[in-house]
Amino acid sequence: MESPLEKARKDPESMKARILIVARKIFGEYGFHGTTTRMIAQEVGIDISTLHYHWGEKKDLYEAVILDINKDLGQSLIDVEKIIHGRPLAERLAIAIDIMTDHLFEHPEISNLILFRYFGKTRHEASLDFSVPEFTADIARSMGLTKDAKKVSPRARMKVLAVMNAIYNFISGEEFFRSMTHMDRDTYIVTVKETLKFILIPAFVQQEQKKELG
Amino acid sequence: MESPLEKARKDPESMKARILIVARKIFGEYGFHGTTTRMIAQEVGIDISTLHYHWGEKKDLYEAVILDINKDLGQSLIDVEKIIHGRPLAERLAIAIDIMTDHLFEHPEISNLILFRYFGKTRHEASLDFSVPEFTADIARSMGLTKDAKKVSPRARMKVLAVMNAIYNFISGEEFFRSMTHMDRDTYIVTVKETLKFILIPAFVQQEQKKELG
DNA sequence: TATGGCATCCATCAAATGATGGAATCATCG
DNA sequence: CGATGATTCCATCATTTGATGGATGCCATA
Repeated sequence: MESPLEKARKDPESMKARILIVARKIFGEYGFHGTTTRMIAQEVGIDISTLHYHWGEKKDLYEAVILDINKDLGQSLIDVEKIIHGRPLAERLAIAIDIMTDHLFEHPEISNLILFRYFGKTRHEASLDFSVPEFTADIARSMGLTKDAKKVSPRARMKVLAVMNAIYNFISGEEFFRSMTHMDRDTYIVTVKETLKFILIPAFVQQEQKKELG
Repeated sequence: MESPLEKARKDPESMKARILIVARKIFGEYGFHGTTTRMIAQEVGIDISTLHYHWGEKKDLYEAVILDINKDLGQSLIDVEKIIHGRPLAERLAIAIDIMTDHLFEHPEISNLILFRYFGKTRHEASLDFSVPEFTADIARSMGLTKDAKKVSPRARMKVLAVMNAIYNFISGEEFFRSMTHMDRDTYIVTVKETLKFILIPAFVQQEQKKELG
């Protein structure tokens, strides 16, 4: 059984997929209410009726976008996990930050849409939802913050959230922060990675050292 | 010369001030495009024409809100600075986190609107703007990240941004993160402070130790 | 009490926006 | 080719939304 979303992802040339890709971008920039179906249609180069023909209501398209980036994000985390597996903590963190940062800088809509979901309300009830809970649990396990992968403590989850959010912020805030610090794009990316490592690594390394000693 | 905003802040009972206060809240929840003037008017209990009478266009009201929270935030930072002045770094950070977190939990619109500004575009050009640059410079100085208050390095600014953002995220993401971790409000607030200190303090303390040794 | 200005509301408008019906077009396959 | 179904566009609707004009009410002061 193949969902319409999966179908769209298979053939990125199909109209349905093209609309989805553009919708990700525009929804990511302007949020749900800030985006109009006409904006998306125009960017794709089609009529709005074609858009509705393929995706139904605006809300349905939005939900599809959320599912899509969810899948992207989940896959990225799996990829990262494979690479960092078995290495020492500080190294794991550094590599994870590098890879995730690069990936998100290439697809800033992911980060934008996640933040929009966290912080902003939509006028209609958000028919869930994000797989964030599972993701945080997986990451917590990967970071050695929990013994039992099924029972991740709230504290461990919060630490993971702090890490993920720190990354999202620098991606989504690029325009604002860059103009503030007068950096070109490449310098900004380098500095983001550096700053993230500076902030994030010591806390967890220190925690692990304490555990080993005590 | 008194600006209309200052006038409104002086008498919080005035209609103009009441509208501003509600506008802060609603814009903070739904963002610019997600908010309608009718939503604000209804919450105040007045007609939309009254709202337009006092504040003009929707965009003007929004700008007033931005200026207002900017002032709030600036004042909070000044208050914090007074209290933490002269103490050792780890303590300064811990106290600043406690105070700012408490303050923002009481006024989550501040945090929400700042994040909206960072991440979301509005369909019209944003006629600046936030005093973030000055704030970050002040904080950088307060944290001992720079010698010359006038020339704050991009790296120092980025570190400050990471700190501020970490706080904002947990405030604005409360609903999402709490439901994820199944915490009641008080537990959440306590855990936020704990997590923030866990993440943020070691990096800066370690940096300072290195400076002293080297 | 009369007057003038300020504040509020009601009615209404124009534009933007989500959405749809139906005609036109295109592709596939017998 | 011709029929069938899928796709796309044009014209149009109904609703929402930002905004305003003008009537009404309120209040201080002469």
